[in-house]
Amino acid sequence: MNCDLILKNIDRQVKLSPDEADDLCSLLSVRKIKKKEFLLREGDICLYEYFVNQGCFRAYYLDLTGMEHNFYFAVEDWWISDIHSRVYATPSFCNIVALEDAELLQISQVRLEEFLQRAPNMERFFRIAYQFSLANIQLKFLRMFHMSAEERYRYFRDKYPQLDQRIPQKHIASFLGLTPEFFNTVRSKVLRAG
Amino acid sequence: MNCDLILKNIDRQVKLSPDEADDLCSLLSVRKIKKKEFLLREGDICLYEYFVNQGCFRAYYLDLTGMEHNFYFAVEDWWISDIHSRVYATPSFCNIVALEDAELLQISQVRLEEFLQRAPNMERFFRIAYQFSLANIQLKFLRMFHMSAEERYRYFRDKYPQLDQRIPQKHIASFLGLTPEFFNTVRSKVLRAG
DNA sequence: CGTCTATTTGAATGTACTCAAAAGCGGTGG
DNA sequence: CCACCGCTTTTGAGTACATTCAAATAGACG
Repeated sequence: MNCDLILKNIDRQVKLSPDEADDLCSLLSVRKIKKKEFLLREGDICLYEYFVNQGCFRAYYLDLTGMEHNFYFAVEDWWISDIHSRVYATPSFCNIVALEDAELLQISQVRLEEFLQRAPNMERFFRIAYQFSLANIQLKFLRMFHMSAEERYRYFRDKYPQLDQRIPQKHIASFLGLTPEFFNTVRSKVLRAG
Repeated sequence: MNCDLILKNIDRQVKLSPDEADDLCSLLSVRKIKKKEFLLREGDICLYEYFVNQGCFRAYYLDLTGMEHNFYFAVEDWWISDIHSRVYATPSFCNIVALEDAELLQISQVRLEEFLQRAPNMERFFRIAYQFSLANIQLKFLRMFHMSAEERYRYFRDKYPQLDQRIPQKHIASFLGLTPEFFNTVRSKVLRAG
C-alpha cells in the first residue's frame, strides 16, 4: 500500500515517530473507485475519513427540488469525508462521487478515534488541520457570500487553477452557486477579458 | 475570576483533571469591554482566544467600498477570535466589537499553544471543538448559499431565536447577506406569515 | 455513426439592490 | 421632564444581476 503521500501530508504539520507512522498505516486500507461511482450516498452514515491518492471527487447535496449543489472538490493529497455525518454519526445529507477513476486511503471513524486516543501527535495533527480548514472556510464564506458571480469565479480560478481545468463547467457553476447558463456567460467574459 | 462557565463548556467534551483545570484557569485573564468598544481591529494580529462570560459581540469585515459585513455573533458560553489571524499570525481582515457591555476570559495564543503541548486533553478538546465547528459551518455554508433570503432568515430565527431578539435588525441583515431595507421587507413578511 | 450529455446563446422573468424619504425610537442636554 | 438629534426601521419607485425556459451547437462515449 502506498502511504508515501499521506505521510508527507501529515509530516507538514507534525512529526510522527516511525512507530506511529507504522501504526497509522496498519489502520489504513486502499479503496479503488471508478468514475461515477459513489463513495457516500445521502442517508448513509459516513464511517470513514478518506485521503485521495489519485483521482478527483465532488461532494454535493440535493435540495428540495432535487437540484444538485456541489460544495467540495478533492484531488490528490486532499482529505475528504462528510465530517458532519461522521462526527455526529447521523445519516448524511450529501453525496460524494468520483469524477475520475480514483484511489483512496480510508480509515474508519472508530479506529481513528481509538488511534487518536493513543497518538497525541495525530490528535494534534487533526486539531491543526481542522483549525486551518476552519480559518480557510471562514474566509471562503466571506468571499463567496459577498462577491459577485464574476468575482467568485476569478477567485476560484486563482485559488484552484488545476480544478478549473479538470472539472466540468456545470460542476464549477454549481460550486459557485450559479446556473450553468449564467456561469457560462460569466466565464466567457472572464476568458475574453483575461 | 469566574471560570465556572468555561469549565462547564469544556466538560461537555472532555474531562479535565482538577490540575489541568487549575492550570488552564491560571492562564486565563478577565477582560471587560464596554458596548461599542473593539476587541479586535482590522490590521491587528489576533493574539488571543476569547470566551464570552457575559455580553454580546459581532465580527465583521469591511469590503472595498467600506461596507460592513457581519459573519459571526457570540454571546455567553461562546468562543470567539479571528482564527485566521491567530493561526497564521497575520494581520486580521476583520473587526470584533461589543454590542453590549461584556466580560470575556482570554488566553494568549502563545500560552494556549504551550498549554496544548502539555495537556493532551485540551488538544483533544480543541480538535473536537474545531471538528464540530467545521461540521456546522459546512452545513451553514450549504444552507446560506443555496437558500433564498426568506429561507435564510427563517433558518436563522429557528437556530438562534435568542439572537433574533437581541441583535439590531441591520446587523442581522448584514449577517444574512442582505441590505437592511430588503431584510426588513422579508422580516415583515415572515412575521405576518408566522 | 448515433445517442446522450454538456455547452452556448437568447428572451422573458424575478429576486434582491440602490436611492430616496418618511416614521419610529432612544439617548442626551436644556 | 420634555425636546431635539441621530440612528434605525419602514415604505416605495426604479434598476441590475442572476434565473428560468427554450433551442441550437458541440463534444464524449459506446
